[in-house]
Amino acid sequence: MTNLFENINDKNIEKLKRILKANTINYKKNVNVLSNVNREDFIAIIDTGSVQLIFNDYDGNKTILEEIEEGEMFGSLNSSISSEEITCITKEDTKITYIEYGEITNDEIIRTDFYIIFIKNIIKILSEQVTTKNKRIELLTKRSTRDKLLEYFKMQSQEKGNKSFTIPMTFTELANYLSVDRSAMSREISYLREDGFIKTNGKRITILY
Amino acid sequence: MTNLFENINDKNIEKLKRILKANTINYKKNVNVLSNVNREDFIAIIDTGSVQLIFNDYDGNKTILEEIEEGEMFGSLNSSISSEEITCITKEDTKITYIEYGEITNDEIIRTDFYIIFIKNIIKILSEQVTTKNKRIELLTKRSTRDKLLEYFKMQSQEKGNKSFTIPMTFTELANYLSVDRSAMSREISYLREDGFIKTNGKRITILY
DNA sequence: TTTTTTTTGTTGCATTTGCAACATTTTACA
DNA sequence: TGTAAAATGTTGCAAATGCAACAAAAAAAA
Repeated sequence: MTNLFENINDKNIEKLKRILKANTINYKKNVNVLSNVNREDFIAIIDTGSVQLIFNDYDGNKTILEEIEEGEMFGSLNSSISSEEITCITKEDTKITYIEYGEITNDEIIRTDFYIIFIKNIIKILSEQVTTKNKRIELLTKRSTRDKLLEYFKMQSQEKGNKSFTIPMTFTELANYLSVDRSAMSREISYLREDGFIKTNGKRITILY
Repeated sequence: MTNLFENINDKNIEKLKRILKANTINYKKNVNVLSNVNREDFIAIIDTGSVQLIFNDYDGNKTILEEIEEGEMFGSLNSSISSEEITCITKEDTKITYIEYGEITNDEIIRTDFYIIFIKNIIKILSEQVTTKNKRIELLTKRSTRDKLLEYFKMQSQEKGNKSFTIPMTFTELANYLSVDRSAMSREISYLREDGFIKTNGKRITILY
């Protein structure tokens, strides 16, 4: 995943942050980050730590929309974040830098010689987000839990370049990600094991076909 | 939805296209657009007409990833398009302008005085795409067909600002979009009608609560 | 370390859903 | 306009899934 300041040296990053009037805040674990932020027009960059974007349903359901890790960004560019239904929770102690969206085209910044790189980074990040969403949609459109799991395992396997891999979240979170009942998913994983499709050892999965 | 050339006047659009070495092609209806295009690095703008991006599953399933209408764009910015599994089919006679991605930061273009507007348009379009994907994910994560339908109807109603609205696609396409069996969805719509949640008249739906 | 919280695996049961097959209506097009 | 193709509504049935409730294991916190 691309970092907002990729290919810009430390000195210029400082300059960039200054010109963009960037504002850095530290948060403890499990804190609601956006509670006292104007949601309208901002970009947030995770300097250290990580957060989860959660969609809170009218009937109490929670959907994890996105996990944002160190170096990555989120903000009103994905305009849905301006909705009150979305909360952003730190998964650990986290340091976040905020930039007002309007500033990314301010007069001073567009005259710097690293501006094109900066813009390209933003475009790349957004493109990556679209790709990430498409992957999840591909999974969610599978009609059965079995197909969701097999497709997810295939993706993981391709990503790691190995028939064996460790899933990067808890099974509870995976069930959430695939939007299936956790216990039903657990049952289906057993079936997949019995039917000889996979071998498992905790979070380590091996595809057998 | 934002147009790639929004807020740029016709004369400058022509100039922009020239500097970007834009290439325009006409297609008939139901044509596979990307068959003879290098999928790596391009942006495609629909001048007139519309297309569907379709994901073709290994076991023959087809998922409509996106509908792109007149004025909108798609391309390798949503990197998934470079995959062979994705086809792009014209829904009607369609005129498409192609731009190589690398060109959007070429030396000449960045010196024009409408360049910032152009870049902002690209960022806005990508942001909108992320939002669109998030909406679909929100629907797809609903566990039951009933909840998917109710949420979809709610979205449509909010968008139109009216309890009555006409769904903008066939029921067959809607079933696809929500990733449920068409006949099961048809049955569920009947139940919703019986249970007094909605009233229907062809594609016209009225929410009754 | 000990205690508490979270995750995991299982299973019975009721409900929902996909699938298949069909008649009917609507739309596209030659 | 007439014909072919696509969309729609229905229904029986088997299979898949959500839900609830547990006990056990693992992880986190005190």
